[in-house]
Amino acid sequence: MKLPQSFYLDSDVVSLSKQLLGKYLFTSINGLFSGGYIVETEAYNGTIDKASHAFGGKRTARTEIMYKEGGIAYIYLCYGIHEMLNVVVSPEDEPRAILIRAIEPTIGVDIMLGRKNMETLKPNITAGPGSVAKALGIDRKLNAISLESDQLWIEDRGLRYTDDQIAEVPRIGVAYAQEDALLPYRFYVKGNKYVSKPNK
DNA sequence: GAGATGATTAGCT
DNA sequence: GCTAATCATCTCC
Repeated sequence: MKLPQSFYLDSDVVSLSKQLLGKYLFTSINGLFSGGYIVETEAYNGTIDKASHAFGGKRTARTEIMYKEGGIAYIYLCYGIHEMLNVVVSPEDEPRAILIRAIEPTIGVDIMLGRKNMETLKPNITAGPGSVAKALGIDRKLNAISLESDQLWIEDRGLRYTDDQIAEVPRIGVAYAQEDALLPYRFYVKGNKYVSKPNK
């Protein structure tokens, strides 16, 4: 059951970030099928969020993706090394996105191990946005791809978390965003060992 | 066309 | 805890 595009058209990026926890993210790259469910997300709230690439209505060749209609992937290279997977949400011309920071792998674990040159399953295999993208075989060739495509998609398998299972804390790695760095836009499943920073 | 920099991670101390 | 790695993109000249 892939999520319909209508799911992504909501403007409430905070609400959507929480709803994505427990959803299943899959990739099928070069015939290799792998994925798991999402346990950590971060919201990027459009033009008023200093941590967002689209802050102040900035529009460039790269950020153009975020202004599109929700339901596609925004994949971005950071620090020259790490690729990150974002989910574009909101109607067209509202540049909001959700960063997928961590998943719990359920399918194709050995494929992910191979992609990360690891021998045994350790929690850090998909902890952190760079790790998630690498483990799933995601790279910038998939930028702007539909989340209902055959290579990358998100499913609802009925897993739900209640508010008291979800932690809301400040984001990571966005200190340059000044006061907006303190906004509680990071969400994760309490106690899940695949979350990228220690649980509280 | 050149220079600065980041939505991070891994590895060493 | 601290720091190096490493390059696409943005910003100015």
